[in-house]
Amino acid sequence: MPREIPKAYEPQEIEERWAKAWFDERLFRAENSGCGPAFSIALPPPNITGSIHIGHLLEHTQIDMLVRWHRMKGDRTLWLPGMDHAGIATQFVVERQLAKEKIRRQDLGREEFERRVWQWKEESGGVIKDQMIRLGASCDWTRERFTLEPALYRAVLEAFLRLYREGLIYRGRYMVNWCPRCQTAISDLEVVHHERTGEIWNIRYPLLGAEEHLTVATTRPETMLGDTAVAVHPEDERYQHLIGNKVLLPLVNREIPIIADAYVDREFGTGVVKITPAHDPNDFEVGRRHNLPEIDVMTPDGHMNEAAGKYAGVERFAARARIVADLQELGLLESVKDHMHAVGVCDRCKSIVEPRISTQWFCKMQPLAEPAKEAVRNGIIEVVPDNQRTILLNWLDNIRDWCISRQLWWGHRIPVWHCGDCMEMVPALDSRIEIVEGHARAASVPAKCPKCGGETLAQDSDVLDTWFSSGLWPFSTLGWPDDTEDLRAFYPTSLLISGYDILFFWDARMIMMGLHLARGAEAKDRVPFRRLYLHSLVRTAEGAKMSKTKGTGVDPLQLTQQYGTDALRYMLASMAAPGTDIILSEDRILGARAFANKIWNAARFLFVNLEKVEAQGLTLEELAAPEIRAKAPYPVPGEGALVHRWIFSRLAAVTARVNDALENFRFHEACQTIYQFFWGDFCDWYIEWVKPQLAASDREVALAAWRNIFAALDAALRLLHPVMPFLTEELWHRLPQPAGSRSIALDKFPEPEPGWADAASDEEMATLQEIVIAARNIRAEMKLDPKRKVAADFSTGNSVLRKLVEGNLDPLLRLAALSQLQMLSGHLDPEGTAIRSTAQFDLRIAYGESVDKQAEVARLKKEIERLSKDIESKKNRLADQNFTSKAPARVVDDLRKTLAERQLEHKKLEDRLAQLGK
RNA sequence: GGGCGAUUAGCUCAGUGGUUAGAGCGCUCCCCUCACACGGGAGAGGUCCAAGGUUCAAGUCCUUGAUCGCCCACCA
Repeated sequence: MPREIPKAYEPQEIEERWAKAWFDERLFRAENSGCGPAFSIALPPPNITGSIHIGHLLEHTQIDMLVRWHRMKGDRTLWLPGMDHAGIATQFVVERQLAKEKIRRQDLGREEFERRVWQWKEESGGVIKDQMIRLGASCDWTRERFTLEPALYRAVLEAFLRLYREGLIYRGRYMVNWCPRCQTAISDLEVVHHERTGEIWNIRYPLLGAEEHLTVATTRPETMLGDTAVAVHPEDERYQHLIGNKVLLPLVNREIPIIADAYVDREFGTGVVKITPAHDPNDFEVGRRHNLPEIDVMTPDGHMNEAAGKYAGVERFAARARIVADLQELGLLESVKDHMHAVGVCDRCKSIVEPRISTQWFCKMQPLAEPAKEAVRNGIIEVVPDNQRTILLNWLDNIRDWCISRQLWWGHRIPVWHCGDCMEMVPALDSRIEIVEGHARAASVPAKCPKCGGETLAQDSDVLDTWFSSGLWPFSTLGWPDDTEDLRAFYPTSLLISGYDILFFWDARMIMMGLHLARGAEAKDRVPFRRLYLHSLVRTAEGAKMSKTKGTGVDPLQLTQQYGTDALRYMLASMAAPGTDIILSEDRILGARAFANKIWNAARFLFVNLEKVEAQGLTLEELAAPEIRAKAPYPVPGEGALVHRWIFSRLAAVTARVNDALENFRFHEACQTIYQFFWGDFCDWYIEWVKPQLAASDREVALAAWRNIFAALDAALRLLHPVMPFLTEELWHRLPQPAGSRSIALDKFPEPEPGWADAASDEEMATLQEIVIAARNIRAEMKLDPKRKVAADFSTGNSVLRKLVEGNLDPLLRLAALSQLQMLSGHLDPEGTAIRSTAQFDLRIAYGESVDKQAEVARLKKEIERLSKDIESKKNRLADQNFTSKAPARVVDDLRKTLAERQLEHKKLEDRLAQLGK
């Protein structure tokens, strides 16, 4: 047992050592068989491109707290980790790398490029895993998964093929969000809208066969080259007569019809809208309704194409400027105005998204959303905080089909083949996979076209949206579609903890996919998780999300180096009140570090002093062996028993409260409760109170006191372990533990023992604490020399209280730095003294003549005024018939009792003021 | 345009209708007392954003408004 204990807690070496040991020993491996309840949770898989940021740490701290708590409560606990292949993000990283060598992915070809990405993944992907290990995440790394590994590709195939056969996945030519930078379609969710001040141009479209013109407004003049109509409202009297006529599209000189459609808002602008079916989602709908041609005027990379005539090859925004200039020259530009509107940008690369018609794969959402809504509405999935439930239901209500295809090379390739002869689509025959070069691909490839018998089948070149495979995560990681032990043991998972920023991206889709695809007769067996907790986001002082690219990110590993992981974890957890975002504060981290140090030093105190009693023949084993600790509290002979009953009573209350807090995701409350117990109750009062007992020459006293304090420390460490795993692990190992026990993480979480709660001890200690504080207050206010002990007088009419004080005289004198406490009864003369009173007692300390009375008089006056006001309001309330008749009797009684006490205190103060004034 | 959240001590935040609204940090005063100065002790500091309402009772529930923030949204 190492007894050389550093004075300050030094987390670095300790944390690294335990992190490595936990991982190497596979300490958190979950058992999928056995008895007892299971608790399972899937890690929201971080991107392989990512490195850990403070948001991850917040998320992982909260998950880890609950996971460790459940494990310690004896549940068969699984925290399943893994990584997401992150299609676009990863492809980018590798493309950027290739760009340094002046290579484009097209130069390499698809297969070689994929090979390069895998290579990158092996070399630099997943640093987050090492970081998570270092930060103490108690995952079962033996079950680690990756969304692009063979087993999960098989799950993707199975899911896709089932949805395809059911008609829930379809392919078609529709308007999608196109990112010209990423050169792929993206889903609605991946478009972020930014309010910007742009311009709105009013452009004249000459009427065919007349000298008049119609004026249309647009924020995107470059798209006019693709106009195939202008539209007015069918009931707009101004334009009724023109419906069916034509205008001449400027610059292009194409004749396009004037159509009527109710989509047009008569109030906006001139009430005439240009219709560009290939470049605007609304216009697309209008175009389909009216069978208008769809003229795409742009290339996939955001330049104008041949259809744009003389503008072909010009970048889209350069083309805008030129078109505006040309219109001006032609006298067709009526006006330009500033205009606030929302611009959609690509979530990934921030390029302005181009609405574009293209052939893509879609997932029909409505049929999937209905059961999801049911499950959420009926509480089969409990959503916390509750307001997120409403947000989720709202989104499901307005759900639109999901574009699931991406024009990328890194991802799950769509398992459908196209017949080169008749263009028939032929899906893979089943979800079997084969491994080629270590990676999976569909094994059951159709050999020929079932329709025309053609044999030139080519696989669809698109891959699936990353979120498609993430949506299967809770069950694909457990072995689905096979009926595995893990699935039976751990599905549905108990809980999902995710940030609310991916509620739609991920959580909602998992719910829909789980309900539709997982095995089970009832919805409650198919949901991916039973509870969903949406955690806060860490924000900068300005409220923005932490972002590395904006330089507002904070590196958790650096903070860890600086303050220790436990401190960081504690800080985050203590700020994680549900429903409110977190703004990092240096102060809070420092406070957390101080707390870690405090815990360290409390333990250090015990071990340092232990050496002294060991000299007297007591051993650590007989003071702190597990079977000894189990029988605490031990009765201390003589008068020192109270504080021991009290600390265990506190422990019982604190344990119950921590359990309740963790059950309800109230991490901050759990932290605060433990903090106050450890620092306030255990260190400030308990340790200070029992110091003499620990050093007592009476062997029985010392033995009982030591046994109790070790038992209390051990319980406190176990309480603390979920939030501060490293520190508690280190200290736990310095106490004797059962042979073969490996970690505090596998020890039991404290349970409130029925014998521990002791209301009488709580009250008695509270009173004694009041007396000590009263004495200290006098000493400080009267500026008595802190080193000099002074005599004091104590007066009470309460014989029970008197006995209590007499029975605990030693600690009272010591903690209040008194030389003696004389017991009196009745009124105390305040002359030359300071007195503190409660309704129960008066405490008097004489002070030297040097101190003036002014301060004391002022203090009394202030106190009297405060009490007067309070008494007044209480009297009024008690005089109110309404109150006394309607309020619960308990409330009224309590108020009466308090009022009586206040009046007594008030009277004492008044008397004293009167005498001082003499 | 819809929705959500916030507004409480100098700062960062708790507060689950019921005594005198709490914590950490900061501040003031005192103390390097043999676990800890990342410490100990004692204090000061708040018309709980505003106005109405419900209730015996409101920081807490309701309505309206203000300010800040976030999310969603296909009005040119």
